[in-house]
Amino acid sequence: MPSERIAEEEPCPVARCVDLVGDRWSLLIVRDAFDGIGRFSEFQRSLGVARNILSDRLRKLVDAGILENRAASDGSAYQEYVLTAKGESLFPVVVALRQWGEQHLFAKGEAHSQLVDKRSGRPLARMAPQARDGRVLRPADAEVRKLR
Amino acid sequence: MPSERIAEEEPCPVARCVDLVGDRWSLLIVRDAFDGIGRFSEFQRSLGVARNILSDRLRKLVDAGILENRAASDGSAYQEYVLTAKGESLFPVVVALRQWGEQHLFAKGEAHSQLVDKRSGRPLARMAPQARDGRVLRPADAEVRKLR
DNA sequence: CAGTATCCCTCAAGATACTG
DNA sequence: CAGTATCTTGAGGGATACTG
Repeated sequence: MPSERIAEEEPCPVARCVDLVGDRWSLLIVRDAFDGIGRFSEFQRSLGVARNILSDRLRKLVDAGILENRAASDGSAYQEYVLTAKGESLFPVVVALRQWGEQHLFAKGEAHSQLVDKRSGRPLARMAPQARDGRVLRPADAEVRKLR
Repeated sequence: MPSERIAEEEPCPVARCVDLVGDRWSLLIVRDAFDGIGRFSEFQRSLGVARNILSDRLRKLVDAGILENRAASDGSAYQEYVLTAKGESLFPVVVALRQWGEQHLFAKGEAHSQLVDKRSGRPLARMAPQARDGRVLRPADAEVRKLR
């Protein structure tokens, strides 16, 4: 009854997401992939996850079209996992999670890494979902009755 | 090895989020709360989750300061769960997940509910995380090396 | 190095009965 | 109605040994 059936029948996009990447590791693998990590052992060392689990998650992420298996960019005869376009479009999700975590899950003054703009060098701490017209989206603005 | 220790020691905001709401139900409960759901049995019917699990998740979300237990707004002598400010600030996360799911987890033409602007009545399908200057944020723009 | 194959175990989740 | 208590199951995850 797990993932596959739910994911196919579930009419709520949020629920499908949770079903797909809502486990302890998948999203952290994606985060690491954004971070430039691509090799099996790099993920393993970074996350401290068991190899069989990592193997399984990587396969599922590849099956889902989020990661892709390519020949390594360095000469190293091995493969590496890179984000597909679909995977890269998870960026807003990771950023949103990250910002919420920064604001609400750390004590005042407690250290966490920074997300900075590559060009300007300025921190991107204030990003927020905005509507196309540039207006910042807040709960009260939306028809939350339709959020599911 | 579980939640509490990890959440306290984990230096990555994303990881702390995953640890806190990265299970099958918590985020869907939050989604339902945005949706106006507040009563125990409403959550239960909406999600189809077992009562003991729902009870546990609601308590954890309250403990985390995401939900709050109030006297019901109708006269009904019972309580209801409402999002705190901290909980409401999860809105961007839910929206980001929702949009990614809409775009990548549904077949062309497959139905899913709409998120519409309450004022204009227009769909808010194009929301995207933007930097403060209004520029839409894309992976290449950010120092992804610092995403973790 | 990059996995696969096994074994094991805990805990999340479900089902059901019960209570104020 | 809004939970709690209890029992059971199975999947998720960890450890370790093995392989091309």
